[in-house]
Amino acid sequence: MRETDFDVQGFARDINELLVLSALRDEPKHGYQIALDVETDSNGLFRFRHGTLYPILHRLEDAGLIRGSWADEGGRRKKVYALTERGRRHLSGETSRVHEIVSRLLSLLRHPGEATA
Amino acid sequence: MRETDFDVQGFARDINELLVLSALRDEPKHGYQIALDVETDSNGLFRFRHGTLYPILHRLEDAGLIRGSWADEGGRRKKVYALTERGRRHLSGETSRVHEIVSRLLSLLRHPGEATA
DNA sequence: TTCGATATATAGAGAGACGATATACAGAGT
DNA sequence: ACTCTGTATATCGTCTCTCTATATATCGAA
Repeated sequence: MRETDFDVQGFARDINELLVLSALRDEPKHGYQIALDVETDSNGLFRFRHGTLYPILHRLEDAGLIRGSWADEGGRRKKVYALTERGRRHLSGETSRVHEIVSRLLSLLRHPGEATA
Repeated sequence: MRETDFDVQGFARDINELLVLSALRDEPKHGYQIALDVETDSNGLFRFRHGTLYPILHRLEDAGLIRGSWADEGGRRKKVYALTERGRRHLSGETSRVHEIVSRLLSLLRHPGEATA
């Protein structure tokens, strides 16, 4: 009985996407604010370069996990993103999945040879 | 006071490297055996395609974390890799680092807005 | 008026996993 | 004898994703 295996590349991508989604959990924000908040809240551990952030935002919007709407605030245009219901479920489900995977990973790294299933 | 930030891409790479190193913790193995063991021990969650495995092995050898030596066993040539002292330290240190990072990540994903430092 | 912060966006470079392909030997089945 | 599967190592091209650089534009402060 083989379970679905782990996608290493997708994992890195997922981490970034989840950081964005979680930043939007409590309130809608525009991209720049998301980057600022993630950096502040993680004490600089996690951060987004804008060349990384905006493609992620567009990807998440295309996937229907967030919804963006343009706002004009003092002549400065902002695209404010809100978490959709689907995005909220995704965040919750994927967070659990990440937790599960890293638990198994760390258990394997520390006790090789013992099946982690 | 800014700490060094997290390299998302490097994280995925590190996971694969650590899986290889941990497979070698108890005894030297050749590449094919490492792939088999990692897959078995993780119940199929983590696995290596050979197009992924061999470059990693060469990379780790270049970095001095493992040392390979050719062995001839019944006409079948195998390259047996052993963990170096440096590799052992790396495995131990990086495992702690991964643990630290995923703890902070999960804490952030579950409770956004609270500094995790 | 120049600099830095705010704000969004894309194109090009680089890194690394993955699938395909190649080589080669052993053992089992037909 | 032949073929297929498993063992065993290796590389190349493609794909995907991050990252750097660049571009555009507004605002406030020095």
